[in-house]
Amino acid sequence: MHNLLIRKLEQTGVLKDSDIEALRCIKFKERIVTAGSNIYHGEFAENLHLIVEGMACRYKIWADGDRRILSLIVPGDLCDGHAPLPFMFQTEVAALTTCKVADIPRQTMADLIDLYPRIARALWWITLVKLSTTQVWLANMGRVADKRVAHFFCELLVRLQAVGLADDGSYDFNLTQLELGEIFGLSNVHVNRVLKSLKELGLMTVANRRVTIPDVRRLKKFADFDPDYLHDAADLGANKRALALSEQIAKQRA
Amino acid sequence: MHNLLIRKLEQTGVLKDSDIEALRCIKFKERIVTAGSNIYHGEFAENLHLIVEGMACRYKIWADGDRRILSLIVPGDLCDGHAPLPFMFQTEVAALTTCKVADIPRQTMADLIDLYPRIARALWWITLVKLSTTQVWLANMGRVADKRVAHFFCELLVRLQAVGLADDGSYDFNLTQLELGEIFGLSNVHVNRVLKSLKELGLMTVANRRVTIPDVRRLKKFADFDPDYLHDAADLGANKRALALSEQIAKQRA
DNA sequence: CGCTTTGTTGAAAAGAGTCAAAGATCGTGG
DNA sequence: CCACGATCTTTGACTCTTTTCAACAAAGCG
Repeated sequence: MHNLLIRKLEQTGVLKDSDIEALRCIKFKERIVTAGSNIYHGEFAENLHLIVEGMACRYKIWADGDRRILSLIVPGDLCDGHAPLPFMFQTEVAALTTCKVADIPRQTMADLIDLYPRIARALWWITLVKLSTTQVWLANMGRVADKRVAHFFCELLVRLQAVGLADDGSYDFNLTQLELGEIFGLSNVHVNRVLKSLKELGLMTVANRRVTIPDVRRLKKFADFDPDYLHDAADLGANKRALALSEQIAKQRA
Repeated sequence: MHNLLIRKLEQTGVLKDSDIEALRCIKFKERIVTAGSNIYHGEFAENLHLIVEGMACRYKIWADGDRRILSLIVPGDLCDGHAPLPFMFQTEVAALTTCKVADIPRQTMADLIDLYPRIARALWWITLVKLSTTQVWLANMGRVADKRVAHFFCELLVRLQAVGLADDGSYDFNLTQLELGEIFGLSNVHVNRVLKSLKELGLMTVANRRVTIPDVRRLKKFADFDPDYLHDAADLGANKRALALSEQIAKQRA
């Protein structure tokens, strides 16, 4: 599982072999977090947290008790890639299903980014991907409910495919409609009706804890989904091309 | 104007004198961007962009033509602090009002962050603040319209106060109700009705291009607004420096 | 001053929430 | 392995929110 962290950072396209060698020396443990409980409490935790199995989320609870889910964290994702900095979010991270979590010593990573600037840059990059994704979630919130829901399931398909947890058009999915409502800002009843409507349109079904998308291209078109904002494994080539381009520009300047 | 960039980075609290000295050597120009036009096009722009005057936004347009505003950029803010990295957002930045923009040479900054890791860290920090803010905007989207609107105007009050562009409970505000609708995901008509309702409740008024909040504490309570997520100059007495900065801006305007 | 943009209001229609009840599914203990 | 209770899903009826369309008023601008 060691490789999950390296894989995550390597995907950014900014690391070189020496960085990866350094990362390979990190020792960390895994533990199980039961569904519904927080993965860490407070800030300046002892560790960074990487999801190995299961699904987690970042969320915020308003004073009136409303919970809003702000991002989904799937296997291979860091919950808190920013942790080497003393930055405090006012949002929390909880397991939505039972999770296997890798605890990566924070101080070790803090030391590493001092010695290996490219590792810091990779973590910064991961922060940028989260920002990019959060922006699209925000943009998605202003849309009609059926497109909003469809867009979410498109994103999840691509992200799970990137870590081998989805096939061409389906994946396991264990969240309740209440939790989906916290993601979309809809009531669970309305989530149910939207899902029914998407099913009737032949776009997708959620049944038996599994999402099935008969015609992915059609759903993506319906949702106006373009995966570029994920900067995902599939995009690794694009990241590298971008990096090459920027280096080229740098040379021309020099 | 030079100081605006330094102040922005200094607020993160991660810089030391040598970093600031290095930043002081950057030369850059200012230009005017008319309301409605993009501040930069495409990626790998020649420059980073810092708003000196006016108000800008990051936005996304869906295929059906719907525009969603994802963040507001006010004087002292960087449009693209990530620019030293070859990271591409799928969102754009436009001036909402006429803006004075400082163009900071990208390559210069890219070179600087290689030599001064703390400057890179400051920019990463700024990215984290944007992520934190975007998360709260996302959380805010799931709420009833009146609280959503109230929360936005609380945030703007605090951010403008930090750069001396708001007094205790009021500030200039030039956006149309249509643009507010693009921020909140509401129709302009409903924005109008929500503002009317907030006025009738005695919570706030928007009139004559100015927002007035008679009892800030009451509005903040109504909106469940807690400014921590803005990481606004909390430490290091940065508020005072920002105030000094704003006085400087005011003088240069006069 | 007239023209364009922005703000305001009303009425009808669509979207989404709430409440309540019945089915389905899951997990657990017997 | 089954029965039971708890949780989750589905559906209907009703209410409230928000959109759309349309018209008119007000404000900004040349």
